[in-house]
Amino acid sequence: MSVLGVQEKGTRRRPTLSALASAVGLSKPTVSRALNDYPDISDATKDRVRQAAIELGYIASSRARQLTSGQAEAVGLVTMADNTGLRAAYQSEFANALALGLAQQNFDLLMHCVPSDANELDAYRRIFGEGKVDGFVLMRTRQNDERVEYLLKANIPFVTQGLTEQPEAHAWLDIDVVSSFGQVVDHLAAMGHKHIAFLNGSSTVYSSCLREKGFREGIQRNGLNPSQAPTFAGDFSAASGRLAMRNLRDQAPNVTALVCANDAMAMGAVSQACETGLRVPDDISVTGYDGVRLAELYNPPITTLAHSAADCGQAMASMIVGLIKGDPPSDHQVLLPATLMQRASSAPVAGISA
Amino acid sequence: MSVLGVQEKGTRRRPTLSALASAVGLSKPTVSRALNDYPDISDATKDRVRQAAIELGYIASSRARQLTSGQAEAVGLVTMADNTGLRAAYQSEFANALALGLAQQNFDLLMHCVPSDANELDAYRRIFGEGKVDGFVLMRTRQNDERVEYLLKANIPFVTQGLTEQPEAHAWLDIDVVSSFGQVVDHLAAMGHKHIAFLNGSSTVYSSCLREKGFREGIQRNGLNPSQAPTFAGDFSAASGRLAMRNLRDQAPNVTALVCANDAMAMGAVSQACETGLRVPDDISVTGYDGVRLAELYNPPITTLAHSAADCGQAMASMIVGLIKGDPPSDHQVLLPATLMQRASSAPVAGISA
DNA sequence: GTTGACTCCGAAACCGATTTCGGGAAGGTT
DNA sequence: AACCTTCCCGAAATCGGTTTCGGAGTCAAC
Repeated sequence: MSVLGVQEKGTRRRPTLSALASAVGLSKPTVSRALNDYPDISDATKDRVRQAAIELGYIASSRARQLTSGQAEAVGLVTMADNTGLRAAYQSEFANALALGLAQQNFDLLMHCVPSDANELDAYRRIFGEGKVDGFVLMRTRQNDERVEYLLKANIPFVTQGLTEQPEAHAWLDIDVVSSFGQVVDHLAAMGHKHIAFLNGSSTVYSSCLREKGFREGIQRNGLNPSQAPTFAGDFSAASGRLAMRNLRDQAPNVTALVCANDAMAMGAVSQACETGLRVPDDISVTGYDGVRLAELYNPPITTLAHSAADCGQAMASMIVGLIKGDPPSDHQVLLPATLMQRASSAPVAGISA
Repeated sequence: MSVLGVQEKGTRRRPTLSALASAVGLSKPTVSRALNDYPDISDATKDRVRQAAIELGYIASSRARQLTSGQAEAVGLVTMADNTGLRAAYQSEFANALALGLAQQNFDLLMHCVPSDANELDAYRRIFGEGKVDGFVLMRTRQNDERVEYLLKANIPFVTQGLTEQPEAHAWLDIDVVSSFGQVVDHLAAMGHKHIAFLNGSSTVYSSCLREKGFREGIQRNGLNPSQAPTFAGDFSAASGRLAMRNLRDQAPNVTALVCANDAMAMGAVSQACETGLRVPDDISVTGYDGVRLAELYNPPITTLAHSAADCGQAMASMIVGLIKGDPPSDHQVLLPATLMQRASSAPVAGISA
């Protein structure tokens, strides 16, 4: 019941292929092939069809195409509902870059959010089963990641952001955590720090052991005393950073620098220090990891290791598309370096001039 | 060429409806109706079909269903590639909540990212034209928003986050900015501040004038002298917060409190103040707006007005789905309150005890 | 025994594209 | 004139579901 050109919602049917075909006086298959630039269609016809398509505002239905092609031309990203704070910032930059990279290859990004720990695997199963995506991108891989196991078993293409325990079996992209944390120790040692503590993240996250490894290597390489380099356990939250800073003062008062496994903990540690009258970096240097933009805004700005979420997302976009098109996973295993962003939260130990 | 059960990628065809039909010895339509719980199928048959579906692991292809139904069961979110920092944090919390709310109604969230200012409208046109989504969610509405104009003209369902100049014409959800900024002034005035400055965001963002309105109303309501309440212009970035703080010292040195239009500028202002030896809140109070989690982590934690991105996303999910199902836009126009989060960045003026 | 109502299910068309296959027309060969 | 190519294009099948329509039963009623 449109009245005078007023269309009701959804009524606005875009022209279909048949409509376009009859408009130019050709058959459906011919028009389809003309638009897809098949060689067995004359150039004159192609031009005519393309022209008409533009005039009529014809846009092919992706649903119909996908039905015959069997490809969804989409990639899934399943997130957890409890993603907030810094983690969210990283995820967003990453998702944006991923979406951008996918768009450049005519793929879509399907975001799906599951409530806290509600059956995650079901989501993967259903989304792929319904044919909505051709593959997945996994953020924050865990130890013994059941998602990885499932996707491998089901033979569904996927790329993880972060290594797992079976790195040869699937595609992944990771930051070189080991060398990164070594770098931080180098940086601090060069500024005269002898007593450096390490605040690690959750041990359930696979990369935690790699961070510690890098830290230990740095301590060794710089000839520092490992027994003077205590490790504290955190959980990646700012709160655990605060807690660690308190414990640090009690248990290892001579420490002059704290290496944190991520930026959130570094922020927590810094604010705790300031509240208790400790000056950063004058009394203690603190470093982070992740390179979240906010580390730069912090007060004081935090020395950190940056890896660009944007580069990461872009790279993973082409990786997953490659996999979907049939590349073997071994073609898509990438280790990226992180770069040290030296800022005001780290400085030479008191009494030493840089 | 599968060898010994090893399936190549994509070869793993899930059972189709016909397969399920022949497995139970019924026809395709019957099975379809049984699964969709039509009344003209006997209960015995329904049970039999459902059982078989589970055993075979049958999952209906959404593409095929959507082809006949004409609905995409998806909502689009188009973002800009330059979304970083705090903006990204908010976007991510929001997108997550949106995806969660949509999932609960069996809708998907399609994320699309366009490179900086590349033709945004084209993206909307194409995505909807291809039938990939049934509607859109718009973040950060602008003044004279061309997206709004286009979507209205094309009669495509959409919800904006933030008011526009034609609020009666479409669905929107916004935070009550006017009363929010009034609240902040109340808060500061109650602590004895007489000279309060305002740092506004970009004037291209529609809500900027509303923020100023709220601020002015607060100044009036509390009997303060408007000429002692200067407004500075920023652009929502932390850098512009720093700049404003510098100008403030020069141009209005007797100001004891700065109300910022968002958290990022508040952070910039605070860090600038600290670097120049000014103490927050002892020498000057600073407040933000948005309630980004990071404001809480900041050093010092920043007093701000919080509106939950999660609630916002959830609400908008049901709004857009309602629109798609045919509700009139006037049914979905929601103004949410923000709540003042009082933190360490604001305190009574020096010499006054709260 | 025929009619009618009611229950349950199947044949066929359909959504909007792509792909397979084959055929008509034009032009060149003997 | 008959035959073979080559160049374009169309008929029909297909993807995997949903929907329309009608038909085969069963059973009660007249």
